[in-house]
Amino acid sequence: MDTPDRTRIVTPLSKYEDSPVFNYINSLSPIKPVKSLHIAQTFNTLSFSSPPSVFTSPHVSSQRDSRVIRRHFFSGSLKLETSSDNGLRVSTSEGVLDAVQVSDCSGNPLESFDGECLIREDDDPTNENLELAIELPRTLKYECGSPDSKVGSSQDSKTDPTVVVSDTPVTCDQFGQEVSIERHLSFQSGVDLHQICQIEQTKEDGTGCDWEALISETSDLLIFNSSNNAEASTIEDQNKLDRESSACNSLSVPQENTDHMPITQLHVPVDPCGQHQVDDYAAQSTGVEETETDHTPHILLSAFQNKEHVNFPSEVMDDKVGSRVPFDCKQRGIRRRCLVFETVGGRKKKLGDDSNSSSSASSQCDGKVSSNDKQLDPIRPCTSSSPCMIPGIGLHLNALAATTKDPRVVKHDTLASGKELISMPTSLSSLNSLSFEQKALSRRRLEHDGETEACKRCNCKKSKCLKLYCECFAAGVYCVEPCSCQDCFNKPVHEDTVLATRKQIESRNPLAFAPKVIRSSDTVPEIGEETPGPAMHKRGCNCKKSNCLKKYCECYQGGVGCSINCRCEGCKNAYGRKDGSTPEGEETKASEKNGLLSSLQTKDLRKDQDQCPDPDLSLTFSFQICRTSVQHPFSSFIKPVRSCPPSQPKFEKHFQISPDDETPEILRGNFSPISGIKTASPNRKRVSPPHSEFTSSPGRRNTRKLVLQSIPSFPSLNQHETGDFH
DNA sequence: GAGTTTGAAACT
DNA sequence: CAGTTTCAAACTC
Repeated sequence: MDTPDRTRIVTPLSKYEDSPVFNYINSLSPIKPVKSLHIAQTFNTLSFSSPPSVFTSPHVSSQRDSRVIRRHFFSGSLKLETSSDNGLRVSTSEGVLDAVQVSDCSGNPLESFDGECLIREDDDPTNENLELAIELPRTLKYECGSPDSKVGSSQDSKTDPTVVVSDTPVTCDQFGQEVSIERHLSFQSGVDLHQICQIEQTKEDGTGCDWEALISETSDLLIFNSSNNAEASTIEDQNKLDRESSACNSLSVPQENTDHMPITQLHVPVDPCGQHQVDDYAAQSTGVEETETDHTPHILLSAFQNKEHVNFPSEVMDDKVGSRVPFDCKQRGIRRRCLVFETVGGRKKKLGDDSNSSSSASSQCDGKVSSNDKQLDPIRPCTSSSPCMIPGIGLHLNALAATTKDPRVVKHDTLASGKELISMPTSLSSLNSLSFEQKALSRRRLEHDGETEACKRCNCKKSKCLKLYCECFAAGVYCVEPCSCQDCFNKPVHEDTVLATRKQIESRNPLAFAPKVIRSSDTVPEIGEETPGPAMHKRGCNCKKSNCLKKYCECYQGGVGCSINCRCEGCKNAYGRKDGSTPEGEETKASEKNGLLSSLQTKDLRKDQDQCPDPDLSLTFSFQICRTSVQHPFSSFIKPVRSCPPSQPKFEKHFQISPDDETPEILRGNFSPISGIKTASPNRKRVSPPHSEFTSSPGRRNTRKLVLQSIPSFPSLNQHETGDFH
């Protein structure tokens, strides 16, 4: 996609240079023209680079690259680990693609390009080339689909060989993870590949290092890389990198410094290119653009090191201790991971505590913590980010949907990354695709969702995990080990089936995979908090016997009060009755039904106004939303211990808000900003609202959406965000 | 862990 | 759209 543009640009340029006018100008100018700046990186096209735009942020592009890398990496890791399912999931919130690749990608795609063997492990002789060819298009699709990609230029990938280099150092050949990384590099450019090869050689030559530690770390780092493009971009744009690093250090580092420092040091020495290595880390962890890293290696280095420390510790702890995981920095990383995919999905599925989710979640939810395997598992928020998404995709689902997945944001992710996990590139609806891919990839935003999703697993026996009965499928994530399903088709191996089924379901209900709980503000209750902010179940519940006091009730399960949309009987929803806390509310329900939309709108407005008297509701909403997305991650950041609270909204996997047929007007039209903002991969990655669907409504204001999107999704200080917003 | 309850999803 | 069936999670024992 970008490629064509590029060629166009270049060509005209040459023409102009040759033109008499140009020559004349040159003669007049003391400055001598330099030709062919664009020269060589043939792979750039592959790398998705787009003509550099004034506004493009290098970060974004880098992220894209990272995404690609991740996929490969995952695939490689998966092969090694043999738990293809888990690995796939982990890798892709964005997408099924990843999963597929995993199964297929044992080979060396790089070879096809360069003729050089970047990949050491040749165990898989299978059609690597073919896969590679397939993958490229897919990746392109994802990128196109992901909002993130739009935001940033893809050029970075080309420009930064350094990034590539940096990645390689981190990886360890022994486990095959390296291979995947290298693959990523290969995509970037031939030059990069060469560098990589050199690096690998140096590695081989030398250095003994704690490979196990490195490997485990690497997996996380890679995952980390998968972070959302959007987040990364935002971070860089705001120069939050430093902040993050500092925050991470302050929070988690102290505890684990001693342990981790050595590890980090190991990496540095091993890598022939110290700087690059650092850059890579930074890029991976933060999604910082390559260009940035190049220019500011020192800064990034410091910041990055800090991050590394954080990450490593957590993982180390996981491996050694088992369950203990520092959530903060790691969580972030997880989150990003989801986001990246999302745009994955993949999400997958949710990240906030992603960090924890991957490690801690697995430990807590699954009860088992296998260090390496689990880490790779991230696709799912739980195991990593489960339905953290993804979803987005990462979500295969995400990919399809296509929303989020994001790329695997999810889709996971789903999501297409950005996907979500799911690398599923194509989503049925743009919305879905984004959410899923990102989600999948992302999807798994986890601030809120992350936790629950992280715990997600199914026990399907007859649905083959291809119906919404299946929580995993519904969440846009592949089933993983913890699942007890039978005849499960919700696996990367059956990507086609999953996607087809998803499409079918979406054809019936385009929002079938959208979050069921819509939140209009950031008042989402913290864990343990009983009163969630303005939020409602998209469709409402239909409880008859549970009084909406049990998790049978989707409203209750989602941590929201029942609304007018509910048809429940004897509602005693602890989060607030639909009528507004008056038992008689039900009576009004019928009457209100006719004016449901107006009522809802009024209701929401009231709520929001209470919180934010701002006359410009839409604006207020957006702001709140932004805060929500940001704050929660941050809060989770602060909270060391994560659990899978029942109160956690089970549904906010991919998007917080997804306008739906059933969705009240509030969420639509005038409130478009909210939807736009809230639309996010399960991982919390901000996903650009499904334009196709959202834009369809006349009342929508795209402008505001854009503004909101510009707000950094990455957790940051409220003040800071506020300032940005205003 | 098996069985029951429950309500969403799917089907008609 | 309403009624019924299917399904799997939630719950109970």
